[in-house]
Order: sequence, then structure tokens, then C-alpha cells
Amino acid sequence: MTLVQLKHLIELANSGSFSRSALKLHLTQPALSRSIKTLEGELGQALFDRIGRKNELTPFGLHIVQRARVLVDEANELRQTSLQLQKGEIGQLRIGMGSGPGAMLMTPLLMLMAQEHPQAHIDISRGSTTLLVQALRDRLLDALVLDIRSLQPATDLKVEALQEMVGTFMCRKQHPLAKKRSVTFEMLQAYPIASTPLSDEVARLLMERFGAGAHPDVLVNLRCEEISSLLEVARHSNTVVLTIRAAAPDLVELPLSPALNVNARFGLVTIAARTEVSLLSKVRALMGRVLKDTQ
Amino acid sequence: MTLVQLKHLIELANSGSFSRSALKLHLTQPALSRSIKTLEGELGQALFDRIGRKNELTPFGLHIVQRARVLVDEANELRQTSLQLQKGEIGQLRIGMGSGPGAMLMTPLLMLMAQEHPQAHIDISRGSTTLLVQALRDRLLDALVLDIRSLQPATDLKVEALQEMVGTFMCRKQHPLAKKRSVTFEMLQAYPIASTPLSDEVARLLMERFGAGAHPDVLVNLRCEEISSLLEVARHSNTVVLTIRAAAPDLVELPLSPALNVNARFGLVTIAARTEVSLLSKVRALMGRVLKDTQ
DNA sequence: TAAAAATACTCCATAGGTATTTTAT
DNA sequence: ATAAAATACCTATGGAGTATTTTTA
Repeated sequence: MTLVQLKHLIELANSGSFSRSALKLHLTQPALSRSIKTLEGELGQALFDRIGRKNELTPFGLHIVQRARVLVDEANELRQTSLQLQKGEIGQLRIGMGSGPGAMLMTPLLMLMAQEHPQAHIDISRGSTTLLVQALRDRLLDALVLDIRSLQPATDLKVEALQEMVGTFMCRKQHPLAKKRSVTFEMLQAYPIASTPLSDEVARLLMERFGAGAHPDVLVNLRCEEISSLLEVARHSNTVVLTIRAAAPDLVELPLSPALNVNARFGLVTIAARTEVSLLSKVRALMGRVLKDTQ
Repeated sequence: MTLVQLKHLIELANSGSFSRSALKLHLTQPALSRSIKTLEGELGQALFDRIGRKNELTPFGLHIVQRARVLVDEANELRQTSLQLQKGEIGQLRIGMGSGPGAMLMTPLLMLMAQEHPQAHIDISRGSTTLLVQALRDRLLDALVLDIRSLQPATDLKVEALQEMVGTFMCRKQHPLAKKRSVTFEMLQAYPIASTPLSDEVARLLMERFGAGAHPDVLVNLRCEEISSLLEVARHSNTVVLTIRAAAPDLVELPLSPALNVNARFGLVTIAARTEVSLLSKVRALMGRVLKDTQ
């Protein structure tokens, strides 16, 4: 019993004529006769009563054809599903994001999915790098977007689509320091300083440039994983925020001297040697579009 | 995409090993590899990530295998249904009965179906011969059991399993005529006479034997299609009932002289050149058992 | 007698087997 | 080094075609 035989059975049940059905099925009449006969042989009973011109389902055939219709329909739907999955029209995308990428990508990605893939399911998780990597390895997530400096190298992970994002100290326009031509590190310290948890690499860079007092644990007064909250504080107070420049277009960059020169490196992390979800290509494209530093 | 390929997919998704799955599927490992590869080619995307020993479904493969499980299950159920239909375990039997066969067969047939084919559907219709034949020709019924003397011969109908049933005048034990050695036609006429509608052939026979007064329209006082009702009347009154002897074992046969000698001929009527419902064989067997004249 | 289905035959695609190589742990 | 999957090659079953016969309306 094959899906093809069932398709033949259904068409013959509809028309009652071998020759007409054969035409519709792009088959010759003898081929259809044989196909039906083989199926009858396998099921052990006649499906049709051959009455010369008009062929009629037996009671047995009627039962079988009813079930066959369901089966063949579902097979076609399966093929359809396969196509839709490849086009990303349906399917699931479970993605984990660090705080930086979250601030930059979360809303644009949700917007994109809502507009262009309304039938798909997107699931964005936020969390620490270690937790996200664990979830990725456990197949609870399909991919991560992270600042890869917080990621310890591993052979089972693939990192790609790297985007460098400039990190700086920023403040609101009305801030006393906003008009200065040049700002020293000591001037900064007169104001509360806000930041997400910083990687060891950034901590080392800060201390190299500005001394022991620049260690994040000492320097940062307001620490929180959510960049959006930090930005909100900077907008309504004289707090200085250390963050990705592109995340806050309404704030101004402080002309620090010496310059900070610290970059975030956002990357797309997946399990190496695993086929990726088709929808991931959309994330990759979105990263190229959104994660741009308007220098 | 064939059901066989989907079966292979499902088994491989379960075990993750080509060689172990191949064993379970009674296949060689290369054959299974090829089967999966062909399916992947047709669907246009990889179903598994080959990671040496352990093979894992891709996100795409996971979606597909979930649908495939449903499909293959239903295909197996279809095969199962086919077997059950042949055994008569399930299925439908729509049968029409004339009044005589109805009185004899209705209850035993329902009993048989209830006890031996509890999953099947039986539908017994009562009606006049012409109506039943029409329903049979319209495929609204699968077969009829009739007194075939009321059936006009037709080439498209097949009549079989003929059973002769003796028809007589009967009354209750307490009836005044019950003790007589011999009863004349005139003696009968002193009492109400009950009967189902009689065929022309029986009418002719009655008139031949007993004169014009024996024409059913004149003779029969209580005419009704339901034998059971007629019998009930005969049991509780001095009504004489003309019916099949075997239908009323609790009544006594009147020793009429000259004897009536009229038989009902019950037959199973189907459409010629049509495959019959498998359950019909049970009806045929039941007729052989039940429609017996205990001479 | 004409249209439709069955039969007879031939051919080829493909599913499956065996032998071997490649890969990954 | 070993077990597993892929590859290469061969075989055979069965599905499809053409030509023809049989059937029935």
C-alpha cells in the first residue's frame, strides 16, 4: 500500500472510469488498472465492481477510500509544511540574547517576525552568557547573540556575523559635561556612573588607561543587566552611562581624553556541525542591518 | 516521499543510529542511508545532522518527523481497518425485510450482531417490496430478505438462499376450533381473520381452493404488515391468523380440509454483479439456521 | 460496433544487497 | 583502532509504457 496507489484509488472513486482517471493522473489506462489491482490484492478484497463503463466502489472500497482521502490529504500537507519550513513561513526560532544585543536587536527582531513571518513562533530569552550557552547546548535555544568577549572559546560552538560596536561614556544633552571640548576621567567621577556588568577584558582595558580606580567594581555606581533602564536614568539625571554608542542615539558621547577605545563584539553563536533553523538567516541579515555604528 | 521512507525516518529518529535502525527495519545500513538521503533530497533539506555515532534530527527534521508519525500511524490503522472490515468486525450492514422475514429474522439478527459483532453497525428497515427494492437499487440498502413471490423478476437482482416456509391458519389453544379433528373453510369464517397483505399468487391459490369468498379483500378482517401484532391479537382473542407456521410456535395449526398448501418463499435479494458486504454471509448463515420449518 | 477495461509483453527506474572506503571517537 | 556511516557497484522487483484482446452497452 503506497500513497501513490491511494491517490489512484481516490481519483478512480471520483470518476468511476479507468481511462478518464488515467488521463487525470498522467498515467496510461493499463497502468491504472494494474495499480488498483495490486492494491486490491494487498488489501485482500475488491475495491471496485467493474460494470463495463461505470465502475463503482464496493462497500469495502467505500470504507477504504474514505480513510485514504484523509491519509493522502495529510501527506500533501506534510509536503506543504516542508516547503513552508524552508521558506521560514512557519517554524520556531528560539534565540538567546545578552544585554547589549538585547538592547539593540530585541525590538527590531520581534517587529521583523511580526511583519514578515506572522505564522512563525519566535522566542527571545535574556540571560547571562553561561546560562544562555548551557541552554544552547541543551537544544533549548537555537542560537545566541552575545558580546563574544564574555564567551569562553569552545570547539563545539560556532561564532559568526561579528559586528564591532563602539562603547563610550554618554550623558544627556543638558549634562554639565555635555558642552566641554574635552573631559578627563576625574571629571567623570563627579557623577554617578551606570553600566551593565562588564567583561574582564573591558575591566583590564579601563584600568590600563585610567588606573586602579577605573575597575568596574569601584567605578560603576549603577549596575544593571538592562541597558534600557540605564539609559532611562541617564536621560533624567546627570548619570553618565558606559554603553554601546549606537544603543542611545539621543544621548551625547563624552569627548574623553585619553579616549576609551573599547569595542563590544557582537556575534551569532550556534552549535557547530548542526544544521541551523532556516529562520536564523533572517537574524543574520537583521544583525547586518541594525548593528551598525553610525560613526 | 513514500510511507516506507517515512517509516525509516521515524525509526532513525528514535534510535539515532543508522546501523541499529537498519536492523530493526530488516534492512542493511547502506539501504537505510540511501532511503534517508533520497527523502532529504526530495524535501530539499537535511533531516539529520550526522555527528559520527550519534545522529540527531535537525530542527527541520523534528517538525517533519512529528507529522510523519501521525501519517504512518494512520496508514497502519487503514491496514487494520481493512482486515477488520473483511472479518466483519467493523462495517455497516443495511438490510431490508418484508413482514414475514421481519417476524422471523429481525430479533435473531440483532442478537447475533450485538453478540458477535458489537463494533459493527446494523440497520434493519421494514417496508413494502417495491420500496425496499427501490432502496436496494439506490444503494441505500445492502440486501433484502423477502418473500420472493412478491418480487417481480429482474435481471439486475440476484435471489438466493431460498427457504420454504409453510403458511397456515392458526389460532390460540383455547380457541373453539382448536380441538376439532377437521375444520372447513366455512367454520373459519365465523371468526375474525387476520393476515399480512398477501401476494397475488396466494390470493389466486386461496380462491382456487375455497371459492371467490376466499379472496383476501373479502376474507381478511384484520390486515396489518406487522405479524407480531397479528399474533398478539390471536393470542388474546378468537381471531384466526393466516401466517407462517414457524412464526407462531405457541399457536396451533387448524386442520383445514381441504388443506391450504401455500408456502412462503423467503430469499436473500442483492444487486447482481455487485460485491456484497462481508457481514452478509452472517445473514445467509442465520437464514439457514432460523428459517426452518419444524415440520 | 465502438468505447472501455483487461491482458500480454517489454523496459527501465529504483529499492535493496554486497563489498569497500571514509570518518569519527 | 574500531565501530559506524558513506560510497560504489550490482541485481531484481515492480511500476509504467505499447500493442492487443476481451467485454459490454
